[in-house]
Amino acid sequence: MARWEPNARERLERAALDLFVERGYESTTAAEIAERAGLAKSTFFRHFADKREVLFGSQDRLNGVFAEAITGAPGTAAPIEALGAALEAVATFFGRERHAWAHRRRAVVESSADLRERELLKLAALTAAMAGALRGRGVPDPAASLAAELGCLAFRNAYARWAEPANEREFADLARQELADLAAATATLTTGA
Amino acid sequence: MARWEPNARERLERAALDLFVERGYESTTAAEIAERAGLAKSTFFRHFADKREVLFGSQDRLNGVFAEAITGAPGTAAPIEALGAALEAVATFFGRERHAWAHRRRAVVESSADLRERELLKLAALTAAMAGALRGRGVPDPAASLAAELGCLAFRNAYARWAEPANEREFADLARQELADLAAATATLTTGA
DNA sequence: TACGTGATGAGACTTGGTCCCATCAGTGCT
DNA sequence: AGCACTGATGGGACCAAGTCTCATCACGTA
Repeated sequence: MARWEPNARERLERAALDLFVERGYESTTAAEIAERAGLAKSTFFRHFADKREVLFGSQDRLNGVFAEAITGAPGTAAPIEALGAALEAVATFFGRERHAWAHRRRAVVESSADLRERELLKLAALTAAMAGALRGRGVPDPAASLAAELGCLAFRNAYARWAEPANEREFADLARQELADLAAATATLTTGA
Repeated sequence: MARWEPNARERLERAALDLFVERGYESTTAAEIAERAGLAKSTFFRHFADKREVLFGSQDRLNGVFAEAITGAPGTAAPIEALGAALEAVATFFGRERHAWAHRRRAVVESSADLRERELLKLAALTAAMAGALRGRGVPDPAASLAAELGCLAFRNAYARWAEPANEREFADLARQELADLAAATATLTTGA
């Protein structure tokens, strides 16, 4: 609804990332974030359930996109193909204009055990969403969970590579490759070394 | 080295689980746990990095066992076979005498978002340990990570089924079955539905 | 007996997070 | 204009997690 200075939530997210980069996550106080955003500490916690969440707003939005893309894939598509379609669909989230932001954010997340832990929770939610969508397509359960795990791994790897500062390639490109590599690797799992 | 009343750590773990079952995780204070164990709050945090950790002491000990079993598997064993050996090795942790405890603990973990989040961290550490051990066997990296993910999934599923109150089957048995089911499911991932 | 060591107790302190209540901006209605 | 209503905010009290420091106590040893 946006009154007063609008976009309180976005201002908080920006202030938080800036402060985390400057001073580190642990040495930054929720009150300081709010202050830099021109808000009060109580307002911070009205917008975010806890201090960690301020870095994960976008991650939440991914789940729905993933699930819908999986559900909307052609009925004849194999699980892996549906995952591929979902990775394509989600690539719109990772345009070049967000690359610098993504890299800064990623560096912060890597720097704190609390934040890495929260990221695992988000990825688990993503995996669950993908598994649910696959089951909705009629994929039975050990396969659906396994495929979701594989899709999540492909996403994680592709995102990590995309967010690297020196990276020039597009997300869809990287994701396709990661998924293909993983699919190929499944064949080697039952082969003696 | 255990002076005064010995086994402070174990007393804290027991007191914590009992209180969590009685009053719930969130409504139990670290000071209350310490008090029931006959200790002070500061002593609690000397033994455990935070309130969540008091439930995860045993989980930490698993990683080493898993990694060693993978490393020690016959050199000709395929990744899946090495994982199977590791699941067998770890079965000694899950004797019938720990079944009631495991079930109580599991119910508490499921009841709290904080605890589920911490469990994901522990499982991620387990996955990383398994992947590292597989790489040490010469398994190249997309396959090693994927196999570790698969092994972790098998472990999670097997543990969940083993810890159910009505369960009578042995962990090794359940784990073997989960792993076999997952291995079979890999074949279906590239097949249209 | 005196000393050193390691585990503990006690309590101050910071911060994350909750809650309540007053306040203020904008909307719509009269 | 004047009014009530709604929703976002500010402020501050409050609780619990977690850190830190210092004194203390039990035990082994010289």
